[in-house]
Amino acid sequence: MQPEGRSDRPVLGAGRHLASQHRLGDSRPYVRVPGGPATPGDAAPAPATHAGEPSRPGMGGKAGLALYRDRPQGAGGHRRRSRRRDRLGDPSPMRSLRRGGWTHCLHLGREEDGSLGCQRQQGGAGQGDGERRRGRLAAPAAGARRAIAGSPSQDSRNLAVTTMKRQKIKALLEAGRPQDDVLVKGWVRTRRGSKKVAFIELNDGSTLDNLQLVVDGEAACFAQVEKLSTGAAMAARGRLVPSQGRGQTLELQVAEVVVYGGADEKYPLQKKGHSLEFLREIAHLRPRTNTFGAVFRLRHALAYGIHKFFHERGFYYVHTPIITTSDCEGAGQMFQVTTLPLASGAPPDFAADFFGKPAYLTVSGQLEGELFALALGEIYTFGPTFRAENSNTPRHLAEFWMIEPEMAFYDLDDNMDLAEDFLKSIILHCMSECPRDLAFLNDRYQKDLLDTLKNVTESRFARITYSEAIEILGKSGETFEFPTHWGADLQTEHERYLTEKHFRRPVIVYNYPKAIKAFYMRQNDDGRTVAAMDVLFPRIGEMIGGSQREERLEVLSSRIRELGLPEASYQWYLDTRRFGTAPHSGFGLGFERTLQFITGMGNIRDVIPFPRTPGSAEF
RNA sequence: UCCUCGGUAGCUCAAUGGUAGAGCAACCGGCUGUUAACCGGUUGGUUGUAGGUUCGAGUCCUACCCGAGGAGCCA
Repeated sequence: MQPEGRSDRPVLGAGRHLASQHRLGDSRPYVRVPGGPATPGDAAPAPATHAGEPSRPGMGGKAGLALYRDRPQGAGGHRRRSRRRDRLGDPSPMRSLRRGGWTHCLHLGREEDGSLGCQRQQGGAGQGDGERRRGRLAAPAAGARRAIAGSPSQDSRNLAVTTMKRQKIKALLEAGRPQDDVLVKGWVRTRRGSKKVAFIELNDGSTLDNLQLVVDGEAACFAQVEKLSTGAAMAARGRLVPSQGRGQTLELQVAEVVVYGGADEKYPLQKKGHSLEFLREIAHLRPRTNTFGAVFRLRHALAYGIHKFFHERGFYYVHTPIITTSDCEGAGQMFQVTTLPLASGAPPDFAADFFGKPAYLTVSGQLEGELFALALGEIYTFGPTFRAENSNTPRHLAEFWMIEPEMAFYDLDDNMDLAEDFLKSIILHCMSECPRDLAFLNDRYQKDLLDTLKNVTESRFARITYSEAIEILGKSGETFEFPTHWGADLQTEHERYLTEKHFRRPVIVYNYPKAIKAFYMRQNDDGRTVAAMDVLFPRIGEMIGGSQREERLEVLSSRIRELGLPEASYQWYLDTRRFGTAPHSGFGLGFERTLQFITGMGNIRDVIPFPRTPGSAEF
């Protein structure tokens, strides 16, 4: 990344993407922000970064004290917090650290040479001899030794390690019983020890917990182990036995070792805490930390729980388009997709563009979802969504994932019932699938996380009309920055008062003024409200927004005209109201925001693998 | 986009306008069924960038870049 290349770029990162593609003669569609044309001068080459050579731009402390107040990371933070806790008489942080075994990183920094990969047999522990044949024990030829580090084929010629079935650490620890001959593969979190014995914490990603490997100083593979450092990938074979030490129930007495790839002193993850801001800069390596391992296992559990919920209720998963030519989605500023040349200076001729008209990345699959709901009955979408808004907050991404169920013959009450069942179900799914990860996040980031999740799943969500909400807020005695009055949208501070102070649980607000809601929402008989509903969560704010849809052709058409929307663009949508229209409802759920709530992570950029935000689309 | 705070060693942070330091990491050595292992030693800096004020700038001023928090937009 060339620093000077960053100075003149457009507000959003799309321009760089464009220009670099252009330079490569790539004719694939690219994306830009309407009204923000990029020029080739905006180009900056993609960072020459890969797993082996992490770039570390812009080093320097980024942490604010506020971060540490809630989520300690980093040695300094731990010390400060510990001191503070000592004053408060709470010694728990250090205890939880030890219990959690939270080795984010850990370093080991040795030059890797041929000897590191030299396959030797251990003779100390005595197990596995019967399986070892003399030929397989032979030392590799000198040439093979030099290439050993990246040469699994070498291993396959010499070790039983690669012929056995590998077992996952999660399965071994959950089984909880000793086994004679076990093969595990993973990454070294930390190594410690002496000349007499070495200990390795091995993590294979299957679970938060590490497996402790024990290598006796007399073992033949001890020399290999001595050179292992944090971050190295390895296989270990041996006997799983009850641990002699405290801190774990089982450990692996290692007989054989294969080192797949070392990690030298440049490996950025150290044996100390790192700030979330720093880890964001090395997003290609952060999944190797406890925190991000937990977050992304939970991300999977949440996605699976969502599919499971809908599948079990007979909903069909519909893949709505990512590229759209309807500029009528109305949910926000869109990224434009085009193959037109950028730097011509002439007004764009969209008739000559790839799709023959302006095209964009979708901001919502709802309208298309409605088409399928009015055919298959109950459907949902689950896919990426793009908003080209210059939002710089811990709750916004330019690329995020959204779930949008749409149901024929559901009224607003049905819709609210489904939303509540849905949220409780997917949270419960995560709690049952990832108890270890949630316990870790609870200890480390948000002490009341598990209580909060439990509270949500066990409480009945409050349901109030918008008018009632305004009344409650007016009587609250609170002084809000934005005074409330009927007709104004609820501000963040209002939502938080309702969920965190007044009700202390999730709140569904429904029947909003029609002026502040979208055109497709069903008008109520009072003439001034629509059948909209928002599910508000403590801390997060709006988790779900939905409505019963306007199914009456005349009402919908006149609303479109009233708002000055391009009626011609909606003909395919209006056809559903012309032919066999039916009452139907749906809602949208931000996947990352849900995950934020479940993990307790304060910043949405830490619950998506590679966050895209204004000015930032690395990796 | 607006407001506020910040950017000093690999990381986390110190440093009245006057010789840039510490802890951790790394490296060398020692010791230990260890577990954020421990003990001793060593190395490590264009103080975000560019200007300016000053005898002298990490510190003061201006612009820009980057990060965080709050707001708006929203999911």
